[in-house]
Amino acid sequence: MAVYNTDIAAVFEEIADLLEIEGANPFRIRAYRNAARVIRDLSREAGDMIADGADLTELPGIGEDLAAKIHEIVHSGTCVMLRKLKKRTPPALIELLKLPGLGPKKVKVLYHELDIHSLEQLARAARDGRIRSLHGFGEKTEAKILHSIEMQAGATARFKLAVAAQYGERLVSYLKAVPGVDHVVVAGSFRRYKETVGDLDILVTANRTSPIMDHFVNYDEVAEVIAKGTTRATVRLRSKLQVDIRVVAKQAYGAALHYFTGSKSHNIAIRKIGQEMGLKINEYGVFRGKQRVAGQTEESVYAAVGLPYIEPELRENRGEIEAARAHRLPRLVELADLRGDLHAHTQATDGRNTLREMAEAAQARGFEYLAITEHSRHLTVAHGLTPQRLLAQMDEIDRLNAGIKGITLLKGIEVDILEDGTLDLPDDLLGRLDIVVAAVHSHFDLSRARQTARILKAMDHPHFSILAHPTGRLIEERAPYDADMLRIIRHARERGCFLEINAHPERLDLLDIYAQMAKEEGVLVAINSDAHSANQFDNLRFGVGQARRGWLEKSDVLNTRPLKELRALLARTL
DNA sequence: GCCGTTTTCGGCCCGACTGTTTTCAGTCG
Repeated sequence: MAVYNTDIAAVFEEIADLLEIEGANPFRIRAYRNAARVIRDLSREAGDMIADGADLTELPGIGEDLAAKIHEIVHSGTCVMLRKLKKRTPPALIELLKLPGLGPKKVKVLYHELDIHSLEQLARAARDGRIRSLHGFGEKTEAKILHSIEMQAGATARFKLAVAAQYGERLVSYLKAVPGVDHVVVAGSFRRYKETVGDLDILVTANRTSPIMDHFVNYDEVAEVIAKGTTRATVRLRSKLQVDIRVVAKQAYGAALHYFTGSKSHNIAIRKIGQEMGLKINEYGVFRGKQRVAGQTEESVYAAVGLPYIEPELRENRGEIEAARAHRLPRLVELADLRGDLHAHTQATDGRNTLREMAEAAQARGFEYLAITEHSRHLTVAHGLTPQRLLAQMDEIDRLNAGIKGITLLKGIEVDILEDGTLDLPDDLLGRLDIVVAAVHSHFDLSRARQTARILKAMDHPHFSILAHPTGRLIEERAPYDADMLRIIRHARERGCFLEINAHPERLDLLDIYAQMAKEEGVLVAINSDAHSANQFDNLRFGVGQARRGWLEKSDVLNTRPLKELRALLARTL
């Protein structure tokens, strides 16, 4: 049984949860959580690193002890320490810890005083009024617990970035209209373009007399006010999306934006550096003693600790601070760098718009080229193209190209990679196209070895251009199929082909860590919309965000190239 | 449990809000 980084991280998280309930040293607990995050964010499997003889203690936050535990988990799937912990403390208590309002101290009291170790028992005790009599608890706490349990029953998972964007942008324009308000910006994981966000963190600068907080809690989408103070408030919208707002003075804007953007581990690392320099960094500024030395802008915060500005998408404490210090930060790709889109559909298959409408929409965005890549015949649900229908579309593209100025349509296909690794259309036909985007749309459950071999074989096809949505995952809905991404990326380099970041909000695939891996291995990535209608080119911003999270620069992205260069790259003559 | 231009012990980021207290602990972000 292979043990993946997510498995190792899960073991460490569980250890941290149980230690927390036991009341262990908080810094020890933090060490486990930190290790879980470091392992989860690795671009290589720890198991492979061990097989290669790598020294895991070179990873940040991993010392002798944790390295040994990683070895143990890789070999056995678990570790002795976790088993012992589970014997002492019922793992079901972790469920209670996840309830908002319940932390380790309260869970411990509930367990020891009332012998509660399940959500069900907790709900019953709350209904019976047995909780309010415990020391440190009261009626409100009891009611809150019951409420939390009920909320969790109908809980929504994290929100996809594009969905959160809709709620966030509407709320921002509402808040901007409030008197006395200056800046309104959505910070948090949203600003870092994380593929999903747990809540929205909105930062506002306003003068003291602004009625911002009252306006905020009276926003018509607000279903529940969870907390409300003078500088901070939390609400839940009808969509169940939680929104935090924080109001600061103008001179603290940069410090607050930095603080509120996170990530948490990035902020901790920055504050540590400040601390070593005798500075205190909080959301109000950077201070030496009582004196504010920076904080008006984010740049000033970084400058105070001797660093250049770090883009939000990089702030995950995955090496960006070290890179900043060494002046090796990437100059991240921007939406405006894209010269075209290499993956789009029309009415001919499962798209909504005509060829001409798609071309005109792309042209209106200033694109130099657009590849039309319909599904192939195997994907019957999408009315995939047969060779005859593809030939007809190729003729139509020729006619359109002759009559339209300023944009070039490329003849392409999103061809199915069949179970045996062959492509779903005849070779000679594929050879007549400008671009062949290939994708796995079936047999997701093959073994790792077979799935990897299937994709590698497809890449061996002489006309293969781009591997579309390379891991096949759908965010929060379908796990990636099991395949060896490092081998696939290295094979792409050998074969002169490319990988896609599919910008569709449900995909965002490649994932950031694999985009970074592709960059490190020297494989260009295409940022494609996979548009099924003319307005879906808007989604490219999310693909660019994912690319930026993967440290990609303009030069790492295939479709930043002018058409002539693109054609040469596709033809493998460059 | 990790880590080190105050190195092998003693630190480890920082502040707001809530509820239960009667001056503050717990929780959260």
